[in-house]
Amino acid sequence: MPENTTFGNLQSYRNYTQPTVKRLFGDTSFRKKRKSKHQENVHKLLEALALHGSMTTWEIAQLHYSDIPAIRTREKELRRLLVGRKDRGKKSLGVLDVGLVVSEKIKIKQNISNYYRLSLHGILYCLDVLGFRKKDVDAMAHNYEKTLPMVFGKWGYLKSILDNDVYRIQILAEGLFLDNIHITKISKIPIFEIITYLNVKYQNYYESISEKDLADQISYWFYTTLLIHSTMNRKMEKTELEKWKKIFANDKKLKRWFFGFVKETSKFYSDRFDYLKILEP
DNA sequence: TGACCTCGTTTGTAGCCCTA
DNA sequence: TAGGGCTACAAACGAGGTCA
Repeated sequence: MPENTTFGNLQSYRNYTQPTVKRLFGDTSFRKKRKSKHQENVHKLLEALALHGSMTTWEIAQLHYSDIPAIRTREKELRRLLVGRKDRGKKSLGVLDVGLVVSEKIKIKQNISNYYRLSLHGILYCLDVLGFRKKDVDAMAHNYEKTLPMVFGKWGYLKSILDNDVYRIQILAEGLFLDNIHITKISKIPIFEIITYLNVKYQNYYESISEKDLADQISYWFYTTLLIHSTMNRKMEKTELEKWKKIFANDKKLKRWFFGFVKETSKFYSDRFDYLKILEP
């Protein structure tokens, strides 16, 4: 488990983390438009963690340098990007401080090393901003399948059914449909209701949420928003829905997990309306 | 052969100075 | 003023040398 790192639910990411990190580290990849050298360095660090998974600062430095003095210099730069810096009484935030990266102490032989990896907020930021190609998203999904088990843990399976539509997660990572679900077309599929309940279910975890709960929230959001596509294109509706149904038909565990949430959502609304019925004079 | 010492490596913390 | 370059320092550990 990550230590000394707290991050909030999806609303917290949308309302606080996302605008904060975009202000600090940029809202487009440094390859498209570089805001500063600092932005480039942060993006390269996040990219390394996305494409290679959990690593020590020494290992990250070794990705680009082979001689010890260069590795040593690079490693110190990386640590400063991670933990921020205090200078003349002022503290500059590092990517650990804003919750994009988490650290874990792992004992290798006799040595206890700090291993760094992306947090779920970090994964969303990378998908949103770094302009990953499909193969980069695939690599990140492979490295973070334990962090986001219901989506990245089933990446190959999802690709076999959805094909390129799995990469819609990059558009979702912008925060789409999270707080502007009203823009979706009202259809017979209760997408609006499900996403509204998703916000209600995790509303008490704005300040702090466990990684597992956040992974669930993101995953419910992902599978629900897959339905939006089918409501937007009448011609494609049937095909899109068939694909969506197939995902759950072939994976019993996934079906139990997602439709358990759907039942919970349904109960939430029916309980509330039952209460209203009691009040009827 | 075992105890002890030295040195290098890896990881980590902190601060000063310079520059864009 | 934020960020980059550089340095000093420390802890833990392994490898190798020295000595009784």
